[in-house]
Amino acid sequence: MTANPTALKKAQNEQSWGIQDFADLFEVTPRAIRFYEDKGLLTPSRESGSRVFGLEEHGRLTRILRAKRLGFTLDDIKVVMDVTYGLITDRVELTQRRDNFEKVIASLKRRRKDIDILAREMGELCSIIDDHLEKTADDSNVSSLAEAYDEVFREHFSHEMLDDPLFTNSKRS
Amino acid sequence: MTANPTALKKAQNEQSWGIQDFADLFEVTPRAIRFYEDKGLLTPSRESGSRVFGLEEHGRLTRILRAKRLGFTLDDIKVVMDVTYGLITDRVELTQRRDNFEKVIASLKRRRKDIDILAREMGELCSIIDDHLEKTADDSNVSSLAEAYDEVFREHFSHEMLDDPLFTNSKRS
DNA sequence: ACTCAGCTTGACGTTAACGTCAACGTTAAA
DNA sequence: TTTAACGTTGACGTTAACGTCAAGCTGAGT
Repeated sequence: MTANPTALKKAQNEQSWGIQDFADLFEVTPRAIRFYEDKGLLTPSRESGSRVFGLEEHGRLTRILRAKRLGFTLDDIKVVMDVTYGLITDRVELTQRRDNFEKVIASLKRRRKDIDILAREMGELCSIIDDHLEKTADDSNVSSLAEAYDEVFREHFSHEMLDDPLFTNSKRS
Repeated sequence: MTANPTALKKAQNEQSWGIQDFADLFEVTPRAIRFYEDKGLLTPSRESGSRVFGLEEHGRLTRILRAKRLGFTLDDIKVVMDVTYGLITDRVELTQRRDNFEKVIASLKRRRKDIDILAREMGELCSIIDDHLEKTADDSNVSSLAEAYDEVFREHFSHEMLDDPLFTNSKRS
């Protein structure tokens, strides 16, 4: 046996894509992908000039797009990726970023509440619309939509105000 | 009793704010608030030229900012608000928008999964950082961070790939 | 009468995340 | 060899959501 312990699986048989296929895979444009590379978020290998994307880059782009969907900027994402891929060695910097990450995690949990509330509100809105569409199945415009909305959101409103610390601030002249 | 059935509570004693106080209340700038008004998302009353914001506008801005936090554009928000406040009367338009709202609700639920995954990943990242900071409490840089990350994300990776429909698409020449 | 705080309406500047060209190189098939 | 498909690097354009002035009104206090 020729000496080849812990052989790197960097072999040929790993999946890989050209930029167009890779872009199609995630429903983004090649331009966007090049842009992410410029920002240092992707580092595809090259074959005679052309970019070649493998599983590693697939994983990265998956995470990039997930974070983007949640409203993070590419700079935000880079702050995380640089740590993830070991580009940050300074202990102080590392500690600061970890603290930041914990704040992000906290804000993510708040975001979940936002989602719950918005999803519920939009569900109610759909119901109200359905009611309205049913009542006025012919073409008489008897019931004003505004009334129904008003009821629902008034109720809402008091809910929100109760646990809203803002509400003890300032009044007006 | 003077005739006054179902009296409107449009009275004086409702809370109200000037633009600066109102902005402070939500930690945004007066400019942003004027911008939202230009876009038709807020319609404060006026007192000798100056804007006056009441409970109604408070509720609206609450919802505007919540939607913004979730990545919706102001135009997106207006599409919902216009329905909510009865500005859309056309049945066809109304039906289309309701269908759209249901898609939004569905995508909100997908967003929750994004949050769960990202929060978990960032939690793991924090743990890894802590481990690293502990091991190298002096200043010897024995363990490479990259190794630890690699393990965690490789695992991840296979998880994701399993339920990823994308993964049966295209290969490469 | 003057000043000042707080508001108003333009109007132009800025940033992020690409879109959209133009001009050019490379490989494989006809 | 020519063409076609696919890639490359600039470089400039675009949109959303404001920021940042400038110039002017307005009502309360001195």
